[in-house]
Amino acid sequence: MLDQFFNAAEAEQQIYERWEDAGCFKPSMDTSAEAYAIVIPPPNVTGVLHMGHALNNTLQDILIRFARMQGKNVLWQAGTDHAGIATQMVVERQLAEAGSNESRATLGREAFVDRVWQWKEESGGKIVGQLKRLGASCDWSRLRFTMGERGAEDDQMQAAVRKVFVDLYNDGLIYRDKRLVNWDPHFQTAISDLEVEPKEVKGHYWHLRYPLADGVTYEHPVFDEEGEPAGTETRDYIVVATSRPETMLGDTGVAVHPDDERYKDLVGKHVILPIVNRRIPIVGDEYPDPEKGSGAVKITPAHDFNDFDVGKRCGLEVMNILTSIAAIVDGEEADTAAIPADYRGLDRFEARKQVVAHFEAHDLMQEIESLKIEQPFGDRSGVVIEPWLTDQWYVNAKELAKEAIAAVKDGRTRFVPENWEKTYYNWMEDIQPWCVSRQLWWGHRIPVWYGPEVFDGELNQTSASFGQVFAAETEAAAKQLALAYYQREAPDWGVKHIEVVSDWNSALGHNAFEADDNDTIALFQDEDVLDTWFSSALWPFSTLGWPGETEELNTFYPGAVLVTAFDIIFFWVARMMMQGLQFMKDIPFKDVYIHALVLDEKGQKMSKSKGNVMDPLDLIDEYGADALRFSLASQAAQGRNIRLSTKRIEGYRNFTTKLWNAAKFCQMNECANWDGPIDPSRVKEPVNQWIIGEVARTCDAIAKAIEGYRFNEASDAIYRFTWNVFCDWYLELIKPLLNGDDAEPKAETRRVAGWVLDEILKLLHPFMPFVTEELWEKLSEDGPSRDGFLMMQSWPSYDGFENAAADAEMDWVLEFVSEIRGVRGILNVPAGAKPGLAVVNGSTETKKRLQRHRDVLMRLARLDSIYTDDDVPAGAVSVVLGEATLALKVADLIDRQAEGDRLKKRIAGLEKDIGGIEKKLSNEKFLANAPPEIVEEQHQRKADWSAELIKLSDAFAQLEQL
RNA sequence: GGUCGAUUAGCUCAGCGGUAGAGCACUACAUUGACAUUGUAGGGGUCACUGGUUCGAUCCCAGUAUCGACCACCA
Repeated sequence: MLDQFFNAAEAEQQIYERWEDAGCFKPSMDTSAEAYAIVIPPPNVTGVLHMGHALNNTLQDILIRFARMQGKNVLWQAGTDHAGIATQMVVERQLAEAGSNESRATLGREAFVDRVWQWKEESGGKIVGQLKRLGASCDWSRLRFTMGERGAEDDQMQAAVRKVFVDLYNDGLIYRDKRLVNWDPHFQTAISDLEVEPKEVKGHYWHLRYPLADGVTYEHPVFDEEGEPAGTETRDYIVVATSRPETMLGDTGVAVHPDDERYKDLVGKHVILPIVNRRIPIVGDEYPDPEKGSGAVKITPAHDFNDFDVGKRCGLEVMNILTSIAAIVDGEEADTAAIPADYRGLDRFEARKQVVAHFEAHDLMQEIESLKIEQPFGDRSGVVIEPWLTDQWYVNAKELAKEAIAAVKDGRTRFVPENWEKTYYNWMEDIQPWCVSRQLWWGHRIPVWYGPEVFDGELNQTSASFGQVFAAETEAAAKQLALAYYQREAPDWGVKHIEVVSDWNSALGHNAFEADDNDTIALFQDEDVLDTWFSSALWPFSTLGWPGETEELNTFYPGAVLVTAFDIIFFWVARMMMQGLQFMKDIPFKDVYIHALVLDEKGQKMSKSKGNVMDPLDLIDEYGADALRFSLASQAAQGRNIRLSTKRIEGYRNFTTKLWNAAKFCQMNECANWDGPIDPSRVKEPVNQWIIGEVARTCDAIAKAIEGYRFNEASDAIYRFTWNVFCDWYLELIKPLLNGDDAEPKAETRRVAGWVLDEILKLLHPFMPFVTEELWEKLSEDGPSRDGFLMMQSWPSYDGFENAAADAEMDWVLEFVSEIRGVRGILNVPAGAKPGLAVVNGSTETKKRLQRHRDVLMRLARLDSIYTDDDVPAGAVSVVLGEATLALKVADLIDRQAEGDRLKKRIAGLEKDIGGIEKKLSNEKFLANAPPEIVEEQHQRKADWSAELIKLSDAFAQLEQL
């Protein structure tokens, strides 16, 4: 016998292990079956499961389990992501916290990367274990990692990344460029636009006076207190505003709009830049907006994206004044910029204070404005990002985007919900070059080796130029390329060997070529690694064995659907589209289902700093994985975020208990279906015929909803059927049959009830895999053993299982009971009281139904007797059911006042409704334009309501006479 | 500034061109009955506002207001 409750904590782990041991998660590789594949959005390998993962993987698991039960050849490709910056950050922090003297710098690259691998191995299994606790039925035997395997020669995942890079390079779609990047001074790496988070912070605009050179002055308009023009004043300076005053050290010009009357004549003149005392030009450019600020803009081409463009147009110098940690430069660059000694090496914020102080001290500060300003922050480091001029590798995203846009436009890939397509287009159509190099150590090293450049057969030794690029998938291939190159381009050198050295400095020494006997050229590999998303972009095919040609690749590419949240449409989805189309010549997935974000109860994003994080594992411990999953699925309506509350999860935990107890009831009553499929045409009892049809309808609704990614509708359908139809009605309705002595209906009912329970387990399984599997197994203990796991059962299909006559009859029974219960409630008839009931004016059909369901009606409506009569007995309470009046004989039990109120209220309601319909039916336009079935419906409704009105009015009149 | 979304019961949210729904909360009643992690019943809504289309609008369209998200910009 089943226990009182489902013990999730005990059962879940065991069940999961049995599934996995039995190989249930592996694809059938049945070639006759339709292939269905989903690649998991790989979580950070060292991360922990959060609510977003829980939702994301619950939805995928529902799709996967559903497809598996449908007999498809199903692969849920599992894997984890190396998460470059995030993981490197964690390990660096660990080193710092360990308190030893070790740091990234002291360890050096190799040892540090080793540490990260070590950390990956220690913690990398954790998230996988957590996904298992959620019930995710991924094929773990195919687990992949974006970085491949540690130290493995010829690792396929790494080979995929290198091949993509090299192929794109050879096609001119990857190139090296010197331009401003978003520089993260904390990690000392470039980051992509997407990794920059603009945040509003308190700041200032400092309005600075730059003195005009050569004694120039101009007339600047002034305004009085009311803002009215009040003539002009003569100025020997020009005012510019900035939120980053320290950048003035790198100013190489001041721009004004060429049509700006105030400054027109100043174009071509110069200012003397304070502090550094450099003479810089005033230029005319369209960029400054005369309406904003003073209308004059300081131009710092090396440290501002807009200024960079202005500088380019106006031929201004680009003068770098910041180091990689965003301190003011020292040495050669500082000399060039004429930076005074007391600024050199200063942190940017210290320098800011000092600059401000200088301006104030020298009467050069026009105004300090305090306001909120938007500043760019690194999403991982949390420090202010500086635009910085560096050499980086870029992917020509614009070119790759063309096909990726086309694939969505022509419907090869479809977004669900559709409106995300627009977001995708908006971004794709204005896509910027993708900076893919990162100055990190943890990641795929860029497969590029540099050698000395050759000009006219001569080695270019000026500034030690190593501009010759050899992009190759292996070091050996790079060497080959280089050898061929130098022998071809510089035959005089007599190069015979290529050597790879660790860095630029060693290469410089090797390639000195001072002695004629040097026949070796040294190359060194690019120090940088690739953006994590570069490898993630290949995920749909790299995980399946590409660049090899594998059976899995042939079978499972493209995938059926990608399930993800909108926040990585740009990071990931768009890039998978681009790379998939480029390298597989086909879309990576047919559908992209974009689900909601999971927020806390108040609609806030969960974050550690807010302290409102809900840990899915805690919730699983408390309520069971099934309850959490169901809660997430039931709220996964398209286009809205999920506010998660424990109340709701608790409710679905109760649902598992309800199901469990229903199963226990079936077990106690020997309700089981050991005889396989049921033949509805041989089922005789209306209640059984009806419930079979309800199962069929529910199954259909669930399947349609899942196929349309309407998870909330699907979970709703199975919930309602299980609780409100099966438990609340069916089990109550069959109790008399089960307790009765009539052998044949009893046997039929036992079998049908058992069958329905089995079907519920199947239909519910994708949502609540654990409790359903547990029940499937526990219930099997009483009978012949069943054919394997529930999760491997076929998704049911019911054709011709519905029975309209049974439905009509049972609807009548349900309404009968509901009406009587309702009137009892309103009139406060004590639950223990069992009045008699007269059925007046019942048709033959009604009388038959009364006969068949007498026991059930008396039981559920709590009646003492049911009989037919010609008139409503005096003092009885009338309820209208179809053509009949149900007269509850409760005269001495009820509150007459309450009954009068009830009737009045109902009568008034009916009169109002009938009035509305009459108005409609007298409207000729309605009759002319509305579809006939609607008109007919209105007529029918009017007739029904009018009949009821008459009966209730009679009843009211009678009550008054008493 | 651009784009997208939201506004429905006390709360959280579904839904829909033809009688307004769920869960939770609330109220009353029930207790050794599969289940109190329960059952039965009930109260509660001008579907943000203003126009338009329509025989009919909570639903479609336009506008307004409020809230939110994303993108861009910010001297």
